Amino acid sequence: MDKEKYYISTAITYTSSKPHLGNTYEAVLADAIARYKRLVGYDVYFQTGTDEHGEKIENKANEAGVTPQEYVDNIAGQIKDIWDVMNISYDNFVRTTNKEHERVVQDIFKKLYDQGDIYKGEYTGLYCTPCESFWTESQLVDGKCPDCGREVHETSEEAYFFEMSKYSKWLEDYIESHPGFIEPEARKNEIMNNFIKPGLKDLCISRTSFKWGIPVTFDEKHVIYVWIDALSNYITFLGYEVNKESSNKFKKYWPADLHLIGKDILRFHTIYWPIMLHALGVELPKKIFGHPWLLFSDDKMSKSKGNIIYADDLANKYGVDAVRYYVLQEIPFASDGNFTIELLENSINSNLANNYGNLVNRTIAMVNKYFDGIVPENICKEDMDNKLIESLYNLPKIVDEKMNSYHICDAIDAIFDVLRECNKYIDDTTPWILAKDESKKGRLGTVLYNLLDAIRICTILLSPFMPDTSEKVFKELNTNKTKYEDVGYNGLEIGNKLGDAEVLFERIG
RNA sequence: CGCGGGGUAGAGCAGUCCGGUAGCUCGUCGGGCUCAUAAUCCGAAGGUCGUAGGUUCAAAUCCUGCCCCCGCAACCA
Repeated sequence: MDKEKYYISTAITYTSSKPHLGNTYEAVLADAIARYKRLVGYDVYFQTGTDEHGEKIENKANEAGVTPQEYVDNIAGQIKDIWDVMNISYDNFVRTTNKEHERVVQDIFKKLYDQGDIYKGEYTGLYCTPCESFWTESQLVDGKCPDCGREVHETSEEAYFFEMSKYSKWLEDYIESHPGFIEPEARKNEIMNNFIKPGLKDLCISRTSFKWGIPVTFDEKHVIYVWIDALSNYITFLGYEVNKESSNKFKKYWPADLHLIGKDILRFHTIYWPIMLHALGVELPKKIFGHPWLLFSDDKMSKSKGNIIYADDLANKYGVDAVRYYVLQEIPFASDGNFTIELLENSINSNLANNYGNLVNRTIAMVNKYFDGIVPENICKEDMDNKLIESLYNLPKIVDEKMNSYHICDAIDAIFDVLRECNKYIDDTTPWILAKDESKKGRLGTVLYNLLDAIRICTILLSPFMPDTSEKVFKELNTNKTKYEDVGYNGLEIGNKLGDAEVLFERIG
């Protein structure tokens, strides 16, 4: 009996500079989903990586006095390091400078050319000679070059074009007939109304103005521009082949279940990518989710604004899981989240330290104090336990529903609601009073057992979001019932000796 | 009239589809408790639901006008 497969990808990160917290969010989000799918029993393939070609990199390398390859090796290493620090459980970290990838991209380009989807034409645009850049009308500042402020003039150069226009209608029909292909819905409307319905323009897919790219095999002065190169990563690294049989891995995992991308690059993934695949005769991915952004004090994170925050710096100071938790719970399904140090610290204190950490701590401390750390029997149930037990019973269903629709922060909220309920349950049952009366020992044991088991269940469900913390808690509970199949109430082994009550999250300030 | 999203307590949000006591988290204030990380539990204060009109017994919710913020507009996660 084979497990059902699940293929999730992030966008590949551009290797022009070290990625900030906003970029890292995408990897954390994908990781949370990948871990959840593994937890519930899918055969998951999680691909992420780097996009390493292009003029910007060529220029940066020149400035730094290194070759483009040396430059991207360095940055790709930094990106991988941050992913590793953040506990991103990718199955494959891919780089577009990989030779096999380059070969297959060339094959794809050739095939599309041979079958008439690509033609040679003239790219006409507004060109700034000193900056050697083309600009679109909307990019101009007061009609002048946004970089140097000088006049631009219309010029043209030879380029290859992908004939998107002939696929407009097909794409429109496909998207209309596949609800949920693009999410959130609002983004779908944006793409449809702005781009697809007015009719697609042909896309310029080669350049002659720089060299750092994959050459067009039959016309060497052209390099393949980012679209075909970068987007193809989702299939090339799976072993897709144009001229021969694709790999078993490709056959197994394609089509992707989810392309997770930033909302800014939705256009490329919902227009060019589906059309490319369609032209190649390859099945389309099942879902493309354009996630919101993490704003810094309501502003976009960017170099020029000087408000860049790096995930690894935060992780060093606050802990990996605290940072993972914050970005996951702060960004709702469809609207942007906010990041400030103050919000981060507040969230760590109230949710992680006070609610979750302290709950674990006070519960284990009581078991240590009243039962010498031995997990007691739960033989004296009372009606007041029912509400908590019912919540525990419902929780996995709620989490599953939220996770399946990618409402990660709602899934997390649901778990924290139950943890909050546990804290209330302690006050309602007053174990410290029960402990004073030897005849209430059975009831006391039951109360503590319920709490320990609630913690265990919540911790299983939290493990995709905070894997290290979950491990710590399982160790404190000294339990082997940590799998998804163990998520039911009454799973904790009676008679186990608990570990010491450690502080999971230090309060800040 | 380019397209889309939004404006609800000091902050962040839910509620709007399907009209019926305005809700959650944080913060503030008061109280309880002592197992716990100044924790936790209970309670209170705090809102003309952007604005002007309309429909209705009844509008945050439905309709119309207007104002403001944000995103997209074919190379900024």
